[in-house]
Amino acid sequence: MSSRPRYWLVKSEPSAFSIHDLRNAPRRTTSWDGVRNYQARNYLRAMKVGDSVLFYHSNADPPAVVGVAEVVREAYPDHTAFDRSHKHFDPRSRPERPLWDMVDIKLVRVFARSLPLDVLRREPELTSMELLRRGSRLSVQPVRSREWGIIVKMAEKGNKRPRPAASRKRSTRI
DNA sequence: GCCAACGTTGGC
DNA sequence: GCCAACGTTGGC
Repeated sequence: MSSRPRYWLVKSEPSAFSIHDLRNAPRRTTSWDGVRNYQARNYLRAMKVGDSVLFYHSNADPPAVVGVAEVVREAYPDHTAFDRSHKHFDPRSRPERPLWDMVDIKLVRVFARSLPLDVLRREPELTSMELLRRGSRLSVQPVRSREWGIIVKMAEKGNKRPRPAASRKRSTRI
């Protein structure tokens, strides 16, 4: 990557927080808290307002890229790390010296048809994508602009509605 | 539920 | 610094 990444992918287990939860959230916006991995945190810190984010459902059936969000607030301290009662509490992170950060993301769109992992794996142009790398577990990762373009194109293709019967009469079905 | 892959922890 | 033990992630 020659310039800084402008495209990202974040994972969420839909049972914890799905893209539909994001759609139903106030202002369709949420803080992306709970990241407790240094590499993922560093990627969060590299995000800029306006960057685009693929929303991925992990531990789902099927696991899939399900939509697009955008960064609306850049990294700031993840206060859930300060909260002893919180699941993601981390005593090493202090308000005066925060260890973990979060960003705010806002829903852009939910794909009418999501892109399952196995479909992405079948796309030769995506083989070097971080998400598809064997053993990849990063919950926040950069996406190359080329990969972004391919995925968005695939999503649009999937979203294409069948044409009205009249205009479809002559077309050959594949 | 299984388990491979990976990150973290801590003894030495 | 090494590395075994352990915990977590996440596809299957």
